[in-house]
Amino acid sequence: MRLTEAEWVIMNALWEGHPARAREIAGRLPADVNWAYTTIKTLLTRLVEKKAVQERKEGNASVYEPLLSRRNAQRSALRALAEQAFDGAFGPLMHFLLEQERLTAKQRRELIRILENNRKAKGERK
Amino acid sequence: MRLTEAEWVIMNALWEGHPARAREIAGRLPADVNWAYTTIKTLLTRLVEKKAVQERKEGNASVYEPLLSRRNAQRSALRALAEQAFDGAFGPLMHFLLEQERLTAKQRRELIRILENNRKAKGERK
DNA sequence: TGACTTCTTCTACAAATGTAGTAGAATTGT
DNA sequence: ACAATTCTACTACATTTGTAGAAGAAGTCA
Repeated sequence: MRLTEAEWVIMNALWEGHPARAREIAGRLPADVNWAYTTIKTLLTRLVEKKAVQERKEGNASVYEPLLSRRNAQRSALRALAEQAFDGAFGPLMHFLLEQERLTAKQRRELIRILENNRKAKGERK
Repeated sequence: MRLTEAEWVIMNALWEGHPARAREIAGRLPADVNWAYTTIKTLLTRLVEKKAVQERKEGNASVYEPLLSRRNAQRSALRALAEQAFDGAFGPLMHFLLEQERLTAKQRRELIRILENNRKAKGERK
């Protein structure tokens, strides 16, 4: 599932809490996003069309619920990026991230911990 | 610098070897990309307009050279993704990657090594 | 029950993107 | 020198994306 930039903004707000109606979503958008209410509605309609969101009527108004989970959206986005910019593999992507990005000592320890756990989970011995 | 999907395809081919002329780039595109020669030219022109590529004349023909490095393009793409899908931080992104993606033991060791080095580079003591 | 307020559904429209065709200039092979 | 090939510069056009306005249906409050 492929989301556009504007759609990500809406989805992020929706994932924050749902079901939610357009008005609530509007209230959760980042401060620098000043969209007309109808813009939000348009985006929601498009998301419903592409089955990323489910719409349900409650009286006259619509209530929205994500069908696409954040994790899945993130996964797709990462796959697409790896595909397009890192020879289709996650290895180089992670490699790049770990080398390039400045991490705090704490973050680094945390990542190492994850890697170690990950290793144990796979039943690999020390 | 923001590249579109089609532009990434062109840039990937250009980064592979340059300077290069349109015809060479055409020859390096992934097998599943069957663009008309003029499509490639159009894309190259757009890339020149947005200063991601430099064009130089050699006789009648054009020779292209990247102005935007692959690393920088990758970095921008990752930043944009982190921004849009991971609360603007790399931490969660890496976390997600490390947790989600299946790595081979070798890859894991390699990543741990990078993390450790990284730590040393920062002059952090054990 | 009328005046607001709030929603919904449609329609609109410019800019960005993907993808190419045309026509004419330059190069090349014979 | 001419035909065939190859390039370039323009133009074109359908889709997708970002962003919203208009008009009418519903709900709400005095």
